[in-house]
Amino acid sequence: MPVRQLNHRLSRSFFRKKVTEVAVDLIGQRLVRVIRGKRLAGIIVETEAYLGLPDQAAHTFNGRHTERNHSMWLDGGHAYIYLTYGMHHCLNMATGREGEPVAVLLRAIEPTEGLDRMRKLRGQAARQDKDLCSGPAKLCQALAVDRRLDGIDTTQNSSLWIERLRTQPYAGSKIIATARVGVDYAGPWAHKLLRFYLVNNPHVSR
DNA sequence: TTCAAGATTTCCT
DNA sequence: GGAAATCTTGAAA
Repeated sequence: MPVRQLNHRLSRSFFRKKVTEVAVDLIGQRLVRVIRGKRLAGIIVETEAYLGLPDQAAHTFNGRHTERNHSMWLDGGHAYIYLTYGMHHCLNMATGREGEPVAVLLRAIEPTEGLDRMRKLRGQAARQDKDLCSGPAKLCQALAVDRRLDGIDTTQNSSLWIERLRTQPYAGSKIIATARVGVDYAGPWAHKLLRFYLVNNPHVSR
C-alpha cells in the first residue's frame, strides 16, 4: 500500500473515485499554482460535481464531445479549463477514467500563499481578501489560470496541482451540500445536491 | 447563416 | 437590483 503523505501532490488514484466523492474529498485540500517560481495557493472551500452523460447541467450531457470540453473526457487528474460567457475561465478536475466525461468544478479557495500577486492579478474589484478567490472565475484570475493550461495532467510535473492536507474527513468545519449555482435550465438536475462547501467560511462564493 | 443563452463578474442606477 | 461584456455551442431558419 502506498503511503499517503501530506503536502504531496494528489495522485491519479485520488481522482479515479466517484465524482461526488472526489468533490467532497477535495474540500480542505490545497490548490497550488506556480508562476515564475512563485507559489500561489489556497485551501479549497467550495466545489461542484458534474456527472456527465445524464447530467443536463454538464457540458458533456448526452455524450457531447467538442473541442472545448475534450479535457472532461480525460483520465482523472487532468485539468478541464473552459471559457464561459466569452470572458471568464473556470477550473475543473477531470475524475474517473479516460472516456468517462465527469468533473469537479473548483468554485472557491481560501487564499494562503502569494496574496500580493493575487491582488495584482485580480485588480480593483478585489477590495478585500475574501474577494480574491470567492468564485470559479475569480480564482482562475487570481491564479492566472486560462485555456493554456487546459488538458494538463496535474498528477505529473505541472505548474498547477492539488496537495493533500488531510486523509480523513475534513474536521475544521462542517461540509454542507446544496443545489449547484447557475444551472436553473437543467430540469430535475438543477435541484440535485451536488455543490459542497464549508459552512460559515467567508471565502465561499456569493 | 443566424441567433439565443450560458457551470460569471463587475459596475452603474 | 439590473445591464453589459463577449466566445462557444446547438438549434432554428
